[in-house]
Amino acid sequence: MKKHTVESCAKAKMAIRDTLDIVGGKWKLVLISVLRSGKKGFNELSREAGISPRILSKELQELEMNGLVSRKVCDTKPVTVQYELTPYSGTLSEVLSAMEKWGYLHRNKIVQGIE
Amino acid sequence: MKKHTVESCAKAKMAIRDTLDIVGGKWKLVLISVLRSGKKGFNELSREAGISPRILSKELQELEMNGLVSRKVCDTKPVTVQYELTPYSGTLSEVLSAMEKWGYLHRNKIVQGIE
DNA sequence: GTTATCTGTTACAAAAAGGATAGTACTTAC
DNA sequence: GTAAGTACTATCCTTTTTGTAACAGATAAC
Repeated sequence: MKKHTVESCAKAKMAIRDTLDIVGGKWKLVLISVLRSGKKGFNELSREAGISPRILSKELQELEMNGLVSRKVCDTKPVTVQYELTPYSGTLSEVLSAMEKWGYLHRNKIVQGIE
Repeated sequence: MKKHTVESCAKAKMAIRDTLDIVGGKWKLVLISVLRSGKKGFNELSREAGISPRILSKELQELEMNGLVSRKVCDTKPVTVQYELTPYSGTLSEVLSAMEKWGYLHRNKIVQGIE
């Protein structure tokens, strides 16, 4: 277990805010989670994540800007674009798996509370 | 490493959304992080987190509703209230530490990119 | 009684986020 | 040339979130 002093707490606060600045919001982590099953096209992502094109476009730009997702234009019949996780995005895997685990845990807690 | 099939991905997506529903947003995780250094009063929290009373009140209610924070009214001269993390909030420690770690990591990456 | 502290709430405003719908540009298929 | 598929963008609007400022109730100090 870690000690929680006033100073370490201020640092922790800042670090958490930094993280939220990059992957906070409704979609970023969901998109990354979806992309973990492999590279995907724009419409494909839109369908799988259930996100409108406008928002998707904005979110992908931000993710790309922060080096978490790469965008590759393919020279196909109708031009397609492949979005893919970057190696750097792998540094988020602990965050993702912790949140997934907690999501399961909490849902189970809620469900059991109802039954 | 975990496999990422289409089905496991849908589950993961849902779990992450569940988590975001509870601790998403600008303040929840920051408040929990601040409270890790011990129980605190309302104004104290407001100052330390840099959050206005209106928002703080709302956030604390939601955290309490979800069993992450407990509220105890103390019979002091001016009535004071102690907010404290519940044992259940401990289940979030992995999420918190993962996000803290990533915040540090990413900040270092950015800083080095500038220098 | 005025001021101060603590815990909030209320009213108002501003900003950010998100969503719906349609349209652009390009190409292929019919 | 019409439709369909890809990848967006533009416009408009609603909802959510956040912030500011002031105020209220209770108690104590001066």
